[in-house]
Amino acid sequence: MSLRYALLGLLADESASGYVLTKKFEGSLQHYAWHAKHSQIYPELSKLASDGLIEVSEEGPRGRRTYAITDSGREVLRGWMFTRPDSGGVRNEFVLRLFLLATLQPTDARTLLTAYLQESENQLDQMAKIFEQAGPEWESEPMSFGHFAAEYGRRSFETLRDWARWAIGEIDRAAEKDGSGTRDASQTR
Amino acid sequence: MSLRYALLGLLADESASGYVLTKKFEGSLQHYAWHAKHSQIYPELSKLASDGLIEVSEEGPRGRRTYAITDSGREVLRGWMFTRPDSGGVRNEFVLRLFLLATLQPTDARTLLTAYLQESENQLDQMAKIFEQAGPEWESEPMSFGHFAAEYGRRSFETLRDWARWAIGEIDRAAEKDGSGTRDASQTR
DNA sequence: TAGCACATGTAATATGTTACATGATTGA
DNA sequence: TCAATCATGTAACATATTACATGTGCTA
Repeated sequence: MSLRYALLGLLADESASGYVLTKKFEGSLQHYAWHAKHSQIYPELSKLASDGLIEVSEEGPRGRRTYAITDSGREVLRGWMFTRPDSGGVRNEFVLRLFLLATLQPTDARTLLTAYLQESENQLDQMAKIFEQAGPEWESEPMSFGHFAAEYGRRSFETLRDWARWAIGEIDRAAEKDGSGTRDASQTR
Repeated sequence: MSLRYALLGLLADESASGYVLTKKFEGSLQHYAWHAKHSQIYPELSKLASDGLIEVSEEGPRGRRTYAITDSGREVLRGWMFTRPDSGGVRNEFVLRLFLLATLQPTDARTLLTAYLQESENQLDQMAKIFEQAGPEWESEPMSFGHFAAEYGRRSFETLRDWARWAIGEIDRAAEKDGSGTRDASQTR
């Protein structure tokens, strides 16, 4: 049911075609929030339109239909935003993997954590570029669409990076204590 | 497809019945990683068993079947852990809502952010209790199952709390600048 | 003019939710 | 003994993925 509100929310920010919305779901920011394929998006747009929450605002070449949110749609979106999110529905494969790290041998866990650390650093570099480009715009319009989300994303990656460093430290600390070959084996990687 | 590995991972930590696994998916830590209902869990356990990745290790009263992971299952789990997670599949309703905050009026956004701030502080209090209870155990066995996950959860809530404070500040800063009634209206809440 | 990106649609399959269904054990 | 919790199963429905399908407009 959230796909409906995800689409409504994106259209509340700016009008777009199904194609453009599909691209947004593939793009970097939407990566952390929601995801859908075009085969799901197009039928849902039809439903939203027949419910009067969005409407075709422009027809372009190649059969392109640009949708805009209606007043009624904006109201429905606002209503949903003020309902209590049911936090019971999280499904995050990456976090699942973090949970399951503890089922691995310490050397294996350390290898993976090192990869995650590297990955989070790469992502932070990427984010830095986004902030550099959008910075001036976000300075003048502080509540613009991407800004809040990007800042949340940046902080989340920092958290992941710091946590990975801490976890690696924990593994090394444990290895030092028991004095087995684990530490040496893991540190040669 | 991840449910399979979620179950395998939980069983790698300790043997459990379908009922116990269902409870784990409803529990606090699993809230942030994965979620499933018993109607999905029982059939998947049957499949895992017929694939030889888990086996019934004990039969108890009321038809209880406790499953244990097999060597083969442990291998499959490890293999999955080392595959690259496809980060394209995130679906997190809460983060979606954070994204869509910017579609609201500043006063509405501020109201919601204040609620999120409160919620994150409550969650951190809860986490503090978990750490208090499990602390001694985690001190002696640093890589135990819940520890890594709990620490990640704690840090994530801190990040949310700090981000919410920052976002509220941004809204207030914008309101001060334009000098309209927005600030007063929002600050009376 | 050929290849690529734009642009949409739908059918078959897989995954996940809600609702219906049944029965056993335990503790008040 | 009765209510709650333990314990599992499955059918109907909703949601999401993969694969198949078709055609347009731009640009090199």
